[in-house]
Amino acid sequence: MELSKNYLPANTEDKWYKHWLAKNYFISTPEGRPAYTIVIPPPNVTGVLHMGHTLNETVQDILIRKARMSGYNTCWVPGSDHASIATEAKVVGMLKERGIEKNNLSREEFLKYAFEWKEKYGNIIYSQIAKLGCSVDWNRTTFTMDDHYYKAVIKVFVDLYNKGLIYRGARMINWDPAAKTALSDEEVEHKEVEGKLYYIKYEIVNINTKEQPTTGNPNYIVIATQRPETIMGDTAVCANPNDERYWHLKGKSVLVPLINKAVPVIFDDYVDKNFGTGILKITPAHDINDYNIGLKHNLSVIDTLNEDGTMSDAAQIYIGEERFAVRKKIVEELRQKGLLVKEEEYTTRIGYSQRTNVVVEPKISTQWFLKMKGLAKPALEAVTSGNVSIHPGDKFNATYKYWLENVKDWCISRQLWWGQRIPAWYDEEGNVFVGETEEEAKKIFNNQYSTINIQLKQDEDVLDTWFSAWLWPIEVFEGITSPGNDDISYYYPVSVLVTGQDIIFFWVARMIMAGMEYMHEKPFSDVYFTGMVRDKLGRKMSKQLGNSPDLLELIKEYGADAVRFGIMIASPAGNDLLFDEGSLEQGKHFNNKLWNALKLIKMWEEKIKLNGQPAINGIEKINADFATTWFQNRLNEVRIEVDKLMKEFRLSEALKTIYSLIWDDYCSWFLEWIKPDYGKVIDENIYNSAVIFFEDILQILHPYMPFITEEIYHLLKERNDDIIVKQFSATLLPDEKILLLGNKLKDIITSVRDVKNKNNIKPKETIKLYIETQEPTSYNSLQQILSRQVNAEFIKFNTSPENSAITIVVGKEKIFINTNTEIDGSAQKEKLLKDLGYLKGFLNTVDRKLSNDKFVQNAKPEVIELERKKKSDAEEKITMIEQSLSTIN
RNA sequence: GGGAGCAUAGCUCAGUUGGUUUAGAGCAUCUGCCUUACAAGCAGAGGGUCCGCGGUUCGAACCCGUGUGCUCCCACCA
Repeated sequence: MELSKNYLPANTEDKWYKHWLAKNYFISTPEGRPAYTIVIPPPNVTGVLHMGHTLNETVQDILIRKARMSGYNTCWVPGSDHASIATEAKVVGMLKERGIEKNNLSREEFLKYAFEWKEKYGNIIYSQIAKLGCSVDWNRTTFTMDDHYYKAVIKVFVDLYNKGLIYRGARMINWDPAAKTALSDEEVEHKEVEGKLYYIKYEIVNINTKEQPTTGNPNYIVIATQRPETIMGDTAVCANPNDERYWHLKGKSVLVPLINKAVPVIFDDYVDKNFGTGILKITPAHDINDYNIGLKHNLSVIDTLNEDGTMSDAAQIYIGEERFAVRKKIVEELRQKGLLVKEEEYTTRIGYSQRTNVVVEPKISTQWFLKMKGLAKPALEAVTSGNVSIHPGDKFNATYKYWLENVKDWCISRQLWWGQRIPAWYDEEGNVFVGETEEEAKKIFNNQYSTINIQLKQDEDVLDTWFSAWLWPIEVFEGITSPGNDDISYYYPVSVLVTGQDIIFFWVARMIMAGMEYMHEKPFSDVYFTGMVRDKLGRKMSKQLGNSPDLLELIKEYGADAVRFGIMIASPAGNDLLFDEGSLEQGKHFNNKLWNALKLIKMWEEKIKLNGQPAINGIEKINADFATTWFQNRLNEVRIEVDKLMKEFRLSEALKTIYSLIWDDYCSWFLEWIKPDYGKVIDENIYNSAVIFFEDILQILHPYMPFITEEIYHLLKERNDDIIVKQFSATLLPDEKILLLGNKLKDIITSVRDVKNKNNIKPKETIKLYIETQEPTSYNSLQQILSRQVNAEFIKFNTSPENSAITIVVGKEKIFINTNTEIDGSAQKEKLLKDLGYLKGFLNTVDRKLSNDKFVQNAKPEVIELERKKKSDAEEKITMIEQSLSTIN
């Protein structure tokens, strides 16, 4: 078999993904084994997967594959989210490009376009998930507007309504003038911006001109505002009742500039005497505080904005013009009329719509709300009790707790078409009837009014996307629409939720609420928050910066395994990930390393076959027992380590450990130790263990790099099984003595090579080794490997070298190296002096401790013992080095 | 304004109840090698005031206090 020079992922990846699908490895049905279940955070059907998704899906696939290989019945449910506001905005934009206005379409026509969009982008997303190698159960693919899912959302709405938790009413909500819909508080992102505070004159009316000179008060007041375009909505001005400066205005009115409307001066404790001018304009329609003061003082509400953020008829001036353009014009007009006293720079926080990125308007609007207090309580307990554990908990437990303790009612209605339509029907008088269907609503109406055949009109609005997403871990198994079915009983609660920390409130907290409310059980046991993916300069990824790479392009260039490797190796648990293509490059190199190891093994195999069996002359019989024993133990050690790390969700560290096992321990040490001389044939037993170890390391690596591991697993041997389902055997404890011996061997090899390197002795050039040791027998199993690795003619123990030799000290072993070339002792001397300096300093710190009476009295006996050993070891080494130095001129 | 987290090598990070830690890894850097698996490589090496200050302790990267600097979340002061 001819293997290509380098590993070529393109052909391999599709081949194995198809194979896995054909073998139904991803498909799960309830059975006897324990389940390990993950529900994918459904990506929005708005576009393609970005790097954040890539990280998330990779993490989930690693966990799923590891569980699949560890005896679990694994089920990973894929799907997508209809993302009502985001998708509707995209579809509206797409239609506009085609010259179609949403307003000119019927609801049904629009939905047809939206479903076409969903079909297109949903499939792109699914194909990307497959390309990445994700082992999801495609039979379970769920979309949040699938028929059953739609019904589940409606059912839950009706249920919560009947429980009195959902109500409809006029409240101050966040209005998105671009999407022309209400938003929840969570959908508003506050950003700090440089704004201006405008000081505006309001003329006082009913002022007695004679009064003026005596009081010394001017005939106007000055009010500071950031939003001069809202003055037309003013219905009062307000000062603090304790503020003497404004007492003379009790019972008076002032004129709103430009429209000259008289509004009363009122007094309320809310006003801070020390801020601005101490007097505040009250615009109940456009500010939550003003609204509350308005309620208290019975003020009217004048909404001066249209739905799209232009001035309404009620504004009287600049009607139909855009709010921020009007701000400029009003400031200009005020200035010209001498009503603008001053402008001040002012930093403030402005709310932006998370989806459309426009400034959100506080607006009084009739919407549907969900009462949250009662739902929050069990959700909070689930986390504080440890029933659900969040990783990393130190970062997010407090945030979670704070939000739930201070949660406000959730505005769940959206003025959109793309989503689950609110199951509420109205009669001509506006009475509302809530039922899962129109028939049901009519029945309720009939029961109430005993009138038949009345025409009811359904609410035009749809529900917030998150009102469907919060049911995800339940309804993907149809736990709402078909309670108690086999799937939901078997898979719920799912094992772990892997998601971004940015949706802790939007989604995670609400899923826990829904789980507690509808299943009386947590939806998942663990929540693992991944960090945000940023570019290597730490900036957020965005289209504008052009730093958001295309996943398919990356896979094309590096292969899916390398992408997975690159993103995981750079992804410290709980921290943001600084994405750098360099780490993908590293992944590609790693692929190649594995590939080359395979080539070496195959070369050995070929020679064994050519020479036939059993062993004949020319077969290299190396004493490599130690190599196999050592690697077996090292493997055991790593297995335990990796299991522990993965259990703690420290996936990046686990990968680093595996990487080092493969590159350093297997390739650099083990394979070199057993490698026969050029032209010689490897011993078959040794070869066989090399193959078995290769299988073992592939298996450990498989969750991270599924394609190449499957490929090499099959190239290694003809076989019928697949690595994807190869079960991990029980881990064995490593023998510490063997590991220590291995370290000693590696240390000596490295040190001797260093000597050769520093003295310009070519690796091929032979040397003679004399080792002074207290344990010569420990070298029995190491000797042959050692001499081959450093190219020694011979090794003698506890014998003096023939002539002047280079001396090094490794651990407690003193090694003399005889070479054929003339050597310069100065480099060696330098090294020894450096070591000596270190050791003396070290000894000094140990001595200080041991000569401290308090230490000896207070420290634990084993610690003191340890320090004594440190001391004697250091002294021993110092003596050896000093001896060596005395022989160097 | 309230809360959380972080600060260790040029970069990204480990350092698990304070004691083989005068501190480790990967990447980057430097030196020498085109050695028959691998130059996408091999063999080596260098590199740190553990953010500053104070305290607790026989002993601190680790615990406490304080200062500084980042990051994030929440909040209605015009």
